[in-house]
Amino acid sequence: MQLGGIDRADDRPPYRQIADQLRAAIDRGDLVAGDKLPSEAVLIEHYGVARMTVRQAVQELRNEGRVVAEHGKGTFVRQPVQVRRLASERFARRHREAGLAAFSVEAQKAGFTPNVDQLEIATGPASPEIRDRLRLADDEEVVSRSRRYLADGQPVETAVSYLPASVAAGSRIVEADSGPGGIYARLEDMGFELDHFTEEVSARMPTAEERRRLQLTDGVPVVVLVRTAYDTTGRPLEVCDTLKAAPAYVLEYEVPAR
Amino acid sequence: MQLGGIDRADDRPPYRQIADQLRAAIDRGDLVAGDKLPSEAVLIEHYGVARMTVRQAVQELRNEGRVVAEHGKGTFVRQPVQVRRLASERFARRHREAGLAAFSVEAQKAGFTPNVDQLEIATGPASPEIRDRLRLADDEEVVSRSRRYLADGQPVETAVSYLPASVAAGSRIVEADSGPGGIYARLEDMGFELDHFTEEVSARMPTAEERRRLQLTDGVPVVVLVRTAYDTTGRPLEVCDTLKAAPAYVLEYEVPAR
DNA sequence: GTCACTTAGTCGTCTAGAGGAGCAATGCTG
DNA sequence: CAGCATTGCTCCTCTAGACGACTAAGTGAC
Repeated sequence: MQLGGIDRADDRPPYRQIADQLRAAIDRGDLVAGDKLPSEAVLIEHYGVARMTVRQAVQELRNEGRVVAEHGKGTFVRQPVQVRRLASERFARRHREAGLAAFSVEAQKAGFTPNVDQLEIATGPASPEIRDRLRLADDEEVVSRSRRYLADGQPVETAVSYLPASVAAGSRIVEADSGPGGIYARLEDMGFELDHFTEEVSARMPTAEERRRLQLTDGVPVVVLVRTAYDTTGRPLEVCDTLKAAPAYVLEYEVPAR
Repeated sequence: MQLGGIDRADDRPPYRQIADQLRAAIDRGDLVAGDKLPSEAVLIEHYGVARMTVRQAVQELRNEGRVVAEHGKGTFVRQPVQVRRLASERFARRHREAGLAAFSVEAQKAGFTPNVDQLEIATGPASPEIRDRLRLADDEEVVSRSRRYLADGQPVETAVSYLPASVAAGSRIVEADSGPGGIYARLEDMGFELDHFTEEVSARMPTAEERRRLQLTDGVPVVVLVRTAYDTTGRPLEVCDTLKAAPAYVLEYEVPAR
């Protein structure tokens, strides 16, 4: 495993540099689920810092839920969150009523002044994770489209969508700046037959960057919504990851006929 | 504000005793949102411990999201999470398809062996919070019903329902041990006309007790589902708080007709 | 072979300091 | 009176140790 050193010129404190390097090692795949982190003694030796500094770095990763320490044994990379995936009794399968209303409509209903900013669109090679989720060939590129939703100027949600370049190509999807409803309408206009969606709801601690974008303070988790849209052949057309500030949303629904 | 001391006979380490006392002060209302915690220097003096011990205690509360430290100013009790409540574009309003399927049905579909344990039912005076949510008179009692759901022996969800004693009285609700579907069917049998539900989804860090019941490790948030059932006159008949381990649930739904 | 003991390695908790940086109020200077 | 410097309080970061408790592996006695 590759770990760098402490850069005294860096404005980040040493404990954060160490945490970032360990986190990067996990993200790179140098350390995978179940692997043991270097022990405190090894990290002290490697970085030339005191024990508390190393412990503070590891504590960061523990707070983020990425590693778990076991007394007398070591500190281990945790299984990714998808370990238990269980359909809930209350959300198993449902219809949409009237298509996908835009964020702005719902926000106005709730009495907020809605806004969207930080619209970014990029085309490039897919990360292994996205390639897997979209079932892409190794060399196929993806178009990513990220945006941030605000209510009364306060950021409440960020979302990023990925589409295979072959699906997005030639469309006006890159110009879309209204919620996901816009994308799906355009896909259908282009002849793609949307069949069903899957959504996975979970929660986790945000990264520093995510905390910044949603203007969250420390210690607050985010609700994560992972949506995939499939066509009638079962091919994924789009994946969309949404992060919501902790009080995420309110549902209201009728009692079903018996 | 009342703070005790360190009990060396206590098996909890000092930093945890301090954290518990600070947490209790917040829960009691001795410290409310916006209040400043005693400074590190004051806590060191009061408890007679070293600086790192006090910091470790406060760090616990920060990790739980209960307080926030501001450099140069102090550490402050945070606002409760319900600050922003915003309807989402994707969950605004929906129907149920076929009533409320029991946890066990969905769990079996997902390939798990379901189980329910720790069924507890109690009647007593309502907390101010529950009184407010059920719109009860000051002296009206509530029936609470808590249970824990397991999949393959692993706890995945806890839930606690509250009903006004007048609604629960004389019913067999206290015997109900099958998911909420059972309760709602019984309420309708008794002549109550359910009209609609609201659900609020959020996430937060669990308390130590919640972590124990769901067998979670540190650093993992829980998804919180707060549901209220209303009758046709708009009166709340039941509130139900559900905690789910972080990978909470998976949805699947058809594309709506256009 | 089994059991008990020892030992090395690990993380948990704590002490007693140090200097630094952000913040707010005070008091001084022009 | 306005602006600036000082001061005190706060939390942030780090050092260099200490002892304890837990785990797993090796060792020896029976």
